[in-house]
Amino acid sequence: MGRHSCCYKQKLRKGLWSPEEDEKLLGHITRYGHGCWSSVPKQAGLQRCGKSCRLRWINYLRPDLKRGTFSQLEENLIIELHEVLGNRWSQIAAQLPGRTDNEIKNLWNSCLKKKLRQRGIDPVTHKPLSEVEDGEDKNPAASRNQDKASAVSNSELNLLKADHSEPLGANLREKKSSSISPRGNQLERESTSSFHAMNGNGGNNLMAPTSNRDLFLDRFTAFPHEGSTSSCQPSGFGGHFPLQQLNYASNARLATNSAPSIWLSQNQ
DNA sequence: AAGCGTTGCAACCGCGTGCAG
DNA sequence: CCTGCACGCGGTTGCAACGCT
Repeated sequence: MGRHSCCYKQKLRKGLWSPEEDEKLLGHITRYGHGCWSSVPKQAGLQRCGKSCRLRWINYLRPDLKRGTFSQLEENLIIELHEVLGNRWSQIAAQLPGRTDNEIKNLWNSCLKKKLRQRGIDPVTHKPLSEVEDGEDKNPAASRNQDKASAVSNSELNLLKADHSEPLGANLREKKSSSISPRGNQLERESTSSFHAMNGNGGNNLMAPTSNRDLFLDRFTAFPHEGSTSSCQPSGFGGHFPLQQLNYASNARLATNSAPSIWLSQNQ
């Protein structure tokens, strides 16, 4: 492993950020904004590359970050969005105010994947594991996911909007000792999910080449979601996914034996 | 108490994309 | 059109904390 290409010339620090570095970066961006990231470290007096500064800001220092454990509602939403979007973490993060793509990705890899498997759901296809094992997905281009678009309900998003009102950017350095460790009791999380018995039957959402899903994705990605990690602006919810617009895809698919329903029932 | 395996988070890496020159 | 730069994204790694024996 080498340094970033942008770091070859100087001897730049790597690894964990010290509180002093955090302070410098936070102070600089608070005062001047980040502007061009490559010039931030110099201006802020940091021995880091711009890329590293950007990442630190986005994933840790941004004042609009929520931090803390993911609520059941958020987890449900991530699962649903993943079913639709696959590993497009930044787009998933755009629907979860105050959460970063990195955070969501970590949650998925460390926690949600496991949960789904325990519930007999393949985390890649979101189909029942038995089905995936049996057929090894005989129908990879299945368009069953075509209407997953409507799987994420507005009510869920609205709940999240409300959820976003919790204090942001609590003392960052307390993080390790305080809150977000998923080793903590997820059981005590609220179970107020608005999870709905829908979602069809999983479907190989990741592979379907030309389907309504693509149409959905096109639409999805066309929306300017300022919640994306690229923004240093505090994110409101204005740019989040207007899911109601996706109902074009909804139809008889709302079968009840869907993976998410299984997930929900076991979760309760 | 110590050792060791596991878990989860923070950060890094490399690639793709967009854009200005 | 080509090139170089900056940014954004997803995958992966490193390491500290935790849990078990």
